[in-house]
Amino acid sequence: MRVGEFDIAHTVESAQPLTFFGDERNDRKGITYAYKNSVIEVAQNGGSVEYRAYGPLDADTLRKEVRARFGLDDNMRAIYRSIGTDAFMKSAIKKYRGMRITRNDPWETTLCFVISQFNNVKRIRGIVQRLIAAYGEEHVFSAGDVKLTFRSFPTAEEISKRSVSDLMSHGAGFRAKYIKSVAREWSSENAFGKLGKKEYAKAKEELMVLDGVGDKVADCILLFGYGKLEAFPIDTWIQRIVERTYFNGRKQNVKRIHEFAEERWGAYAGYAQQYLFHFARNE
DNA sequence: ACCCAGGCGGGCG
DNA sequence: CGCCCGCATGGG
Repeated sequence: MRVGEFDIAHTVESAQPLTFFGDERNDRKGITYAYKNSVIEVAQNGGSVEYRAYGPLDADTLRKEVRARFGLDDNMRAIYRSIGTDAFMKSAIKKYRGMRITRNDPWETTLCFVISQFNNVKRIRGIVQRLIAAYGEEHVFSAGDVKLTFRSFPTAEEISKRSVSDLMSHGAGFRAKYIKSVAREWSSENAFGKLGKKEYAKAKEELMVLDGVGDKVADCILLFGYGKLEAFPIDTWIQRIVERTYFNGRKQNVKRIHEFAEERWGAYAGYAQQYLFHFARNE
Protein backbone atom coordinates (compact mmCIF):
# COMPACT_ATOMS: atom_id res chain seq x y z
CA MET A 1 0.00 0.00 0.00
CA ARG A 2 1.04 3.60 -0.53
CA VAL A 3 2.03 5.58 2.56
CA GLY A 4 3.51 9.06 2.79
CA GLU A 5 5.62 10.53 5.59
CA PHE A 6 6.68 7.11 6.81
CA ASP A 7 10.20 5.84 7.48
CA ILE A 8 10.25 2.30 8.80
CA ALA A 9 13.96 2.43 9.66
CA HIS A 10 13.66 5.47 11.92
CA THR A 11 10.53 3.94 13.44
CA VAL A 12 11.96 0.53 14.34
CA GLU A 13 15.28 2.00 15.43
CA SER A 14 13.79 4.48 17.86
CA ALA A 15 13.60 1.99 20.72
CA GLN A 16 9.88 1.54 20.87
CA PRO A 17 8.52 -1.79 22.15
CA LEU A 18 8.48 -3.25 18.63
CA THR A 19 12.27 -3.20 18.70
CA PHE A 20 12.71 -4.18 22.31
CA PHE A 21 12.57 -7.67 20.91
CA GLY A 22 14.11 -6.69 17.58
CA ASP A 23 16.82 -9.00 16.35
CA GLU A 24 18.81 -9.89 13.25
CA ARG A 25 15.61 -10.34 11.24
CA ASN A 26 15.14 -6.60 11.44
CA ASP A 27 17.07 -4.29 9.21
CA ARG A 28 16.64 -0.83 7.79
CA LYS A 29 14.14 -1.97 5.20
CA GLY A 30 11.76 -3.97 7.27
CA ILE A 31 10.82 -5.84 10.39
CA THR A 32 9.38 -9.21 11.30
CA TYR A 33 7.27 -9.35 14.42
CA ALA A 34 4.88 -11.61 16.27
CA TYR A 35 1.21 -10.68 16.39
CA LYS A 36 -1.04 -13.00 18.37
CA ASN A 37 -0.59 -16.43 16.76
CA SER A 38 0.93 -15.07 13.56
CA VAL A 39 4.13 -13.57 12.27
CA ILE A 40 4.02 -10.43 10.19
CA GLU A 41 6.70 -9.20 7.82
CA VAL A 42 6.64 -5.54 6.88
CA ALA A 43 8.99 -3.92 4.40
CA GLN A 44 9.21 -0.46 2.91
CA ASN A 45 10.31 0.46 -0.56
CA GLY A 46 10.06 4.19 -1.04
CA GLY A 47 6.44 5.22 -0.71
CA SER A 48 5.26 1.64 -0.80
CA VAL A 49 4.72 -0.55 2.25
CA GLU A 50 4.49 -4.28 1.62
CA TYR A 51 3.44 -6.83 4.18
CA ARG A 52 2.53 -10.47 4.55
CA ALA A 53 1.56 -12.77 7.38
CA TYR A 54 2.26 -16.35 8.34
CA GLY A 55 -0.58 -17.76 10.37
CA PRO A 56 -4.34 -17.44 10.75
CA LEU A 57 -4.86 -13.84 9.70
CA ASP A 58 -7.28 -12.66 7.03
CA ALA A 59 -6.29 -9.87 4.67
CA ASP A 60 -8.48 -7.21 6.22
CA THR A 61 -7.33 -7.89 9.78
CA LEU A 62 -3.72 -7.93 8.62
CA ARG A 63 -4.02 -4.60 6.85
CA LYS A 64 -5.68 -3.00 9.88
CA GLU A 65 -3.03 -4.41 12.20
CA VAL A 66 -0.17 -3.02 10.09
CA ARG A 67 -1.82 0.39 9.80
CA ALA A 68 -2.47 0.53 13.53
CA ARG A 69 0.90 -0.88 14.60
CA PHE A 70 2.93 1.67 12.66
CA GLY A 71 0.61 4.61 13.27
CA LEU A 72 -0.05 4.93 9.56
CA ASP A 73 -3.34 6.72 10.11
CA ASP A 74 -1.67 9.54 12.03
CA ASN A 75 -1.80 12.79 10.11
CA MET A 76 1.91 13.61 10.07
CA ARG A 77 1.55 16.91 8.23
CA ALA A 78 -0.80 18.14 10.94
CA ILE A 79 1.40 16.74 13.70
CA TYR A 80 4.58 18.32 12.31
CA ARG A 81 2.79 21.62 11.89
CA SER A 82 1.54 21.41 15.47
CA ILE A 83 4.78 20.46 17.26
CA GLY A 84 7.37 21.98 14.92
CA THR A 85 7.19 25.40 16.52
CA ASP A 86 10.88 25.98 17.17
CA ALA A 87 14.18 25.47 15.36
CA PHE A 88 15.31 22.59 17.54
CA MET A 89 12.16 20.52 17.04
CA LYS A 90 12.16 21.37 13.35
CA SER A 91 15.66 19.98 12.96
CA ALA A 92 14.70 16.80 14.85
CA ILE A 93 11.71 16.38 12.55
CA LYS A 94 13.86 17.03 9.49
CA LYS A 95 16.40 14.44 10.57
CA TYR A 96 13.90 11.69 11.46
CA ARG A 97 11.01 12.59 9.21
CA GLY A 98 8.58 9.69 8.88
CA MET A 99 9.25 8.24 12.34
CA ARG A 100 5.92 7.09 13.76
CA ILE A 101 4.63 6.19 17.18
CA THR A 102 3.92 2.46 17.11
CA ARG A 103 0.88 0.96 18.85
CA ASN A 104 1.75 -2.25 20.62
CA ASP A 105 -0.12 -4.73 22.73
CA PRO A 106 -0.82 -3.09 26.13
CA TRP A 107 0.31 -6.06 28.22
CA GLU A 108 3.45 -6.49 26.17
CA THR A 109 4.17 -2.78 26.45
CA THR A 110 3.65 -2.87 30.19
CA LEU A 111 6.11 -5.71 30.67
CA CYS A 112 8.69 -4.11 28.38
CA PHE A 113 8.64 -0.81 30.21
CA VAL A 114 8.59 -2.29 33.69
CA ILE A 115 11.81 -3.99 32.63
CA SER A 116 13.17 -0.76 31.15
CA GLN A 117 13.51 1.07 34.46
CA PHE A 118 17.06 1.88 35.58
CA ASN A 119 18.30 -0.19 32.66
CA ASN A 120 19.79 0.23 29.20
CA VAL A 121 18.19 -0.57 25.86
CA LYS A 122 20.55 -3.38 24.98
CA ARG A 123 19.94 -5.21 28.21
CA ILE A 124 16.20 -4.57 28.10
CA ARG A 125 16.09 -6.32 24.75
CA GLY A 126 18.08 -9.25 26.11
CA ILE A 127 15.80 -9.73 29.11
CA VAL A 128 12.64 -9.52 26.98
CA GLN A 129 14.06 -11.98 24.45
CA ARG A 130 14.94 -14.45 27.18
CA LEU A 131 11.45 -14.19 28.68
CA ILE A 132 9.94 -14.86 25.25
CA ALA A 133 12.27 -17.82 24.73
CA ALA A 134 11.42 -19.26 28.12
CA TYR A 135 7.67 -18.61 28.39
CA GLY A 136 6.36 -17.77 24.91
CA GLU A 137 4.25 -20.29 23.06
CA GLU A 138 6.00 -21.81 20.06
CA HIS A 139 4.43 -21.65 16.60
CA VAL A 140 5.74 -23.29 13.46
CA PHE A 141 4.65 -22.40 9.95
CA SER A 142 5.58 -24.00 6.67
CA ALA A 143 5.40 -21.88 3.53
CA GLY A 144 6.66 -23.94 0.62
CA ASP A 145 10.11 -25.18 1.59
CA VAL A 146 10.51 -22.45 4.17
CA LYS A 147 9.87 -23.37 7.78
CA LEU A 148 9.29 -20.50 10.14
CA THR A 149 9.47 -20.90 13.91
CA PHE A 150 8.65 -18.22 16.42
CA ARG A 151 7.35 -17.74 19.92
CA SER A 152 4.52 -15.40 20.70
CA PHE A 153 4.88 -12.96 23.57
CA PRO A 154 4.28 -14.69 26.94
CA THR A 155 0.87 -14.01 28.43
CA ALA A 156 0.37 -12.36 31.80
CA GLU A 157 -1.06 -15.65 33.08
CA GLU A 158 2.04 -17.53 32.05
CA ILE A 159 4.41 -15.02 33.67
CA SER A 160 2.32 -14.84 36.85
CA LYS A 161 2.78 -18.57 37.43
CA ARG A 162 6.56 -18.16 37.71
CA SER A 163 8.48 -17.53 40.88
CA VAL A 164 10.47 -14.36 41.40
CA SER A 165 13.72 -16.31 41.42
CA ASP A 166 12.73 -18.05 38.19
CA LEU A 167 12.19 -14.63 36.61
CA MET A 168 15.49 -13.41 38.02
CA SER A 169 17.30 -16.27 36.33
CA HIS A 170 16.76 -14.46 33.04
CA GLY A 171 18.61 -11.40 34.22
CA ALA A 172 15.63 -9.29 35.25
CA GLY A 173 17.34 -8.31 38.50
CA PHE A 174 15.37 -6.36 41.10
CA ARG A 175 12.59 -5.90 38.52
CA ALA A 176 11.57 -9.55 38.86
CA LYS A 177 9.25 -8.80 41.78
CA TYR A 178 7.57 -6.05 39.74
CA ILE A 179 7.19 -8.39 36.76
CA LYS A 180 5.54 -11.01 38.92
CA SER A 181 3.25 -8.51 40.62
CA VAL A 182 2.21 -6.75 37.41
CA ALA A 183 1.58 -10.09 35.66
CA ARG A 184 -0.64 -11.21 38.53
CA GLU A 185 -2.65 -7.98 38.51
CA TRP A 186 -2.93 -8.00 34.73
CA SER A 187 -4.22 -11.56 34.59
CA SER A 188 -6.61 -11.33 37.51
CA GLU A 189 -8.38 -8.18 36.39
CA ASN A 190 -9.64 -7.43 32.91
CA ALA A 191 -9.87 -3.70 33.59
CA PHE A 192 -6.63 -3.03 31.75
CA GLY A 193 -8.10 -4.06 28.43
CA LYS A 194 -10.60 -1.21 28.68
CA LEU A 195 -8.10 1.43 29.74
CA GLY A 196 -7.82 2.71 26.19
CA LYS A 197 -11.39 3.99 26.35
CA LYS A 198 -10.66 6.10 29.40
CA GLU A 199 -9.19 9.55 29.24
CA TYR A 200 -5.45 9.95 29.60
CA ALA A 201 -5.28 11.23 33.18
CA LYS A 202 -7.69 8.62 34.53
CA ALA A 203 -5.98 5.77 32.70
CA LYS A 204 -2.58 6.92 33.99
CA GLU A 205 -3.85 7.00 37.54
CA GLU A 206 -5.05 3.41 37.24
CA LEU A 207 -1.80 2.18 35.73
CA MET A 208 0.26 3.79 38.48
CA VAL A 209 -1.48 1.63 41.05
CA LEU A 210 0.62 -1.27 39.72
CA ASP A 211 3.76 -2.07 41.70
CA GLY A 212 6.71 -1.02 39.57
CA VAL A 213 4.75 1.39 37.39
CA GLY A 214 5.49 5.04 38.12
CA ASP A 215 5.02 8.28 36.22
CA LYS A 216 7.41 7.53 33.37
CA VAL A 217 6.52 3.89 32.77
CA ALA A 218 2.80 4.73 32.88
CA ASP A 219 3.29 7.35 30.18
CA CYS A 220 5.20 4.85 28.03
CA ILE A 221 2.39 2.30 28.36
CA LEU A 222 -0.19 4.93 27.47
CA LEU A 223 1.78 6.16 24.47
CA PHE A 224 3.09 2.93 22.94
CA GLY A 225 0.43 0.56 24.23
CA TYR A 226 -2.77 2.58 24.12
CA GLY A 227 -1.90 5.21 21.53
CA LYS A 228 -2.51 8.14 23.87
CA LEU A 229 -0.54 10.70 21.91
CA GLU A 230 -0.72 13.31 24.66
CA ALA A 231 1.43 11.14 26.96
CA PHE A 232 4.92 12.57 27.49
CA PRO A 233 7.27 10.04 29.12
CA ILE A 234 10.06 11.83 30.99
CA ASP A 235 13.21 9.76 31.29
CA THR A 236 16.79 10.88 31.88
CA TRP A 237 17.31 11.64 28.16
CA ILE A 238 14.17 13.74 27.84
CA GLN A 239 14.80 15.58 31.09
CA ARG A 240 18.33 16.49 30.00
CA ILE A 241 17.43 17.63 26.51
CA VAL A 242 14.35 19.60 27.58
CA GLU A 243 16.28 21.39 30.32
CA ARG A 244 19.11 22.16 27.94
CA THR A 245 16.96 23.23 25.01
CA TYR A 246 14.05 25.00 26.65
CA PHE A 247 15.23 26.00 30.14
CA ASN A 248 18.73 27.33 29.49
CA GLY A 249 20.21 24.23 31.09
CA ARG A 250 18.54 24.85 34.44
CA LYS A 251 17.26 21.85 36.41
CA GLN A 252 13.48 21.33 36.42
CA ASN A 253 11.42 18.82 38.28
CA VAL A 254 9.25 16.30 36.45
CA LYS A 255 6.03 18.14 37.30
CA ARG A 256 7.31 21.33 35.73
CA ILE A 257 8.41 19.50 32.57
CA HIS A 258 5.00 17.85 32.25
CA GLU A 259 3.35 21.27 32.47
CA PHE A 260 5.72 22.64 29.87
CA ALA A 261 5.14 19.71 27.47
CA GLU A 262 1.38 19.88 27.82
CA GLU A 263 1.29 23.58 27.18
CA ARG A 264 3.73 23.50 24.27
CA TRP A 265 2.84 20.28 22.45
CA GLY A 266 -0.56 19.34 23.89
CA ALA A 267 -2.34 16.51 22.09
CA TYR A 268 0.84 15.49 20.24
CA ALA A 269 3.31 15.67 23.14
CA GLY A 270 4.05 11.97 22.63
CA TYR A 271 5.32 12.63 19.13
CA ALA A 272 7.38 15.57 20.38
CA GLN A 273 8.87 13.28 23.01
CA GLN A 274 9.80 10.58 20.50
CA TYR A 275 11.60 12.99 18.19
CA LEU A 276 13.44 14.61 21.12
CA PHE A 277 14.35 11.23 22.58
CA HIS A 278 15.66 9.80 19.33
CA PHE A 279 17.52 13.02 18.54
CA ALA A 280 19.08 13.16 22.01
CA ARG A 281 20.24 9.55 21.95
CA ASN A 282 21.76 9.74 18.47
CA GLU A 283 23.60 13.02 18.65
C1' DA B 1 38.09 -1.65 38.12
C1' DC B 2 34.50 1.53 37.75
C1' DC B 3 30.33 3.74 35.96
C1' DC B 4 25.90 3.96 34.44
C1' DA B 5 21.50 2.68 32.30
C1' DG B 6 14.11 4.99 28.68
C1' DG B 7 12.83 4.74 37.43
C1' DC B 8 10.60 3.17 41.29
C1' DG B 9 9.23 2.57 46.12
C1' DG B 10 10.10 3.75 50.66
C1' DG B 11 11.66 6.82 54.10
C1' DC B 12 12.71 11.25 55.66
C1' DG B 13 12.24 16.36 56.64
C1' DC C 1 4.74 17.22 48.61
C1' DG C 2 9.89 17.28 47.37
C1' DC C 3 14.08 15.22 47.75
C1' DC C 4 17.35 11.21 48.54
C1' DC C 5 18.73 6.59 48.61
C1' DG C 6 19.28 1.63 47.37
C1' DC C 7 18.60 -1.51 43.87
C1' DA C 8 20.42 -6.52 40.17
C1' DT C 9 22.96 -6.85 36.19
C1' DG C 10 26.12 -6.55 32.45
C1' DG C 11 28.11 -3.73 28.67
C1' DG C 12 31.44 0.00 27.79
